[in-house]
Amino acid sequence: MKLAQIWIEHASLKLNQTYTYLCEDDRLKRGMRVFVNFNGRRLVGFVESVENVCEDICSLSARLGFNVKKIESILDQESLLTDELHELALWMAEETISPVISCFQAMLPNKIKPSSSHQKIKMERWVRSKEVKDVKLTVKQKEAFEALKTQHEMRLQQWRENYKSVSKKLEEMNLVEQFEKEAVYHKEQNLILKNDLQLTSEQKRAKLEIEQCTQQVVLLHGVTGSGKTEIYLQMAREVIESGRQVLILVPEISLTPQMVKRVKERFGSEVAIYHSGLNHQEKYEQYQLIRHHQVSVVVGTRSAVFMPFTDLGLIVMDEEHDQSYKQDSMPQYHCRDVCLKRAQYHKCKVILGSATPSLDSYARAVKKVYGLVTLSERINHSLPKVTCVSTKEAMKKGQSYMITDVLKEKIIERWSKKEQVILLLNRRGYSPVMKCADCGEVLMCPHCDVALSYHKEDHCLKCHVCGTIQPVFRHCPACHSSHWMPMGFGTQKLEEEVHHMFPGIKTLRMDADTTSYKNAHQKLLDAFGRKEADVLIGTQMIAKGLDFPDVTLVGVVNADAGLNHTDFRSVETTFHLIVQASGRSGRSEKQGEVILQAFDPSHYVLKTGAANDYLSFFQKEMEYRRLSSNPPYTYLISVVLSDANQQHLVSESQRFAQWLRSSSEFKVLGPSELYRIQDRYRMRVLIKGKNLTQLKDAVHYAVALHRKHQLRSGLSVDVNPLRLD
DNA sequence: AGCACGCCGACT
DNA sequence: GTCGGCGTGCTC
Repeated sequence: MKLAQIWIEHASLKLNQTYTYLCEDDRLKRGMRVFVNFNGRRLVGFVESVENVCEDICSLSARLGFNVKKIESILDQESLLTDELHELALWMAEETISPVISCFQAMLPNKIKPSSSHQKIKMERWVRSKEVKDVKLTVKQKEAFEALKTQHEMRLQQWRENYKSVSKKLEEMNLVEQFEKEAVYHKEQNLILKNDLQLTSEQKRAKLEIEQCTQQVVLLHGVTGSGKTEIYLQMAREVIESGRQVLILVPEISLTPQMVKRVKERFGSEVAIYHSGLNHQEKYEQYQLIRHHQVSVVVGTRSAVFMPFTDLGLIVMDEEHDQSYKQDSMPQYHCRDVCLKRAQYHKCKVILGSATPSLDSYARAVKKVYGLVTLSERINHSLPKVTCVSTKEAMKKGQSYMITDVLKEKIIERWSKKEQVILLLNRRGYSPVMKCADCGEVLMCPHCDVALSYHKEDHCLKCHVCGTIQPVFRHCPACHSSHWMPMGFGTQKLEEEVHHMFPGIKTLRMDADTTSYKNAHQKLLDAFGRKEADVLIGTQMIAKGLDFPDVTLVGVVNADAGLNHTDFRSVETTFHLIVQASGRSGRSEKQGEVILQAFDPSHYVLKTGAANDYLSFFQKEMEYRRLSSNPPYTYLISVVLSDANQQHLVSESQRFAQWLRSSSEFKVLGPSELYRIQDRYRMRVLIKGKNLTQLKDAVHYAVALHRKHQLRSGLSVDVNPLRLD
């Protein structure tokens, strides 16, 4: 008999422990999924450990003090994870203060994750020849049999088709046997491989510096277009040739198709692509390819960091500042932290690349925790010319509040030259609020404390938090006034304004509303690339890695819209957005231009952003962070409690905060009220301190008490939160 | 998390 | 009198 410790599929901090089950099957191993009966329900569990016992079920139950149940069945033939990955999951749960099972679920592709919602693995019928001694066969039969023998195995369908006349007969004669095998659908592409490019002297210097760097982690700070990718590729080549594996991480594959293309052109069938756009079957196949060493390079998004590498030689994290590297749901891990952990295990280098590094990373580089390598020259072209325009001044002069006269003239100029324009506005929908001009009534989501956005296209009101859709009223629901109108503007209204201002102009709009279907990103970008539109209007998703040679003007319509006082990182995010968006302009030999429209252009983020002056921005912003003792000078942990009952929530949040206040080594802020989401009230307790381990210990302790006292509120912990909203 | 058990209000 | 609301407790 085996006694096993099992993690239950329910991802809740309240059930974050192993449960003990018995198993009669000797094949049970750590890392397998099992079916167990848990509180009268059939659930999937994940095996943490197995030990031998010789007691019977009754004496065991008596000794342990609870009724031990038997495992119903085992789902897997072999352990799903390597020891490294299993330990990584436990480490991640501890680091992010999240349920262990949620870490296993995050690591494994959907097809094999420990959850009842996991999908079935697709199987196919195959045939192979049996060992036989001299049987008499006709010529045709012999031919078919020999063919199968030399190929070892064949798809049943193919076998029957190719040897229509004899295949059935041979099967009847018991010379071939059928078996099942996992279906493989991935299509081999015939690519023309390209050779490495000649590095410029600056690139060569940078590559050498990375190689000779004593630190394990190197921050590669290179302006857009300075050729970071070529350095990654050539370093990857050397690693592959030495027989080791390479992981290249990108923020979002659909937005950076160039990177995938270049890696594929360089390494061909050695490459696996792993990202959220793949369906479950495709993901599973890529996972298996890596697991069985059939590829040596993986290009992927955040979750690719969990691929089952056995001998990793290099990790590249491109655009390391990008916020999508942090998962915003249950294990709220940062991909960068997982990278560093895996790199330690595999003893390999990590390159963090960006034109606008995160303050956290750059601060570490300054402190020599990371190595720092800088590329300051653009390879083929000069940087675009950036102009700031004050929308406040423009509005005083009676200009359009969306597109100022300066931007308007530049668009006309580029349009007449048949060059392309990108307009960035970080707000989707038609307008963010419906408001009554008479009584001031604003229409709110019935389930969340946020205003509903007006979507003119679908003629409805949408909640951007929970997705609720409501019909539009003609009059103010409070005072029945007819001055009931949309206020502010989003991409839909901007597009309307562009058509109104420039009759006959062709536009494409790219935001969450136009990219919901599969491969929508690619289709929109391809259309723009074929010059089917003069102007591309979009949210921040168009600020990342796009590379269109004919784009010579980028307009950031509302550059300071993201600056709010509630989030200390909003200035940094705005800086990234401005510089990344500017980098889309003038990428070929044509001189590019950027117009930044802002309500207050005197803000330092606009000045340094316009000048593409990272260092000045870094110094200034770090000073503010120091004065407000915010990261990177301190660490933060955010604990959000939620409950449908507000009174309950308030009292439980206060108790929770009190448990944390036991130490004077760190500050406990709150509980403070957050806006309601999906009918649940939320409160946040924030802790801030210099020692992250201490903070984590305190939260672990308070979470344990929350559980012990059986508080009913939901708990969600975010260690090193990137956003506070 | 998800479910059974149990105690009080508004119905046939 | 019962149906069903959701507060409470438990899960190897």
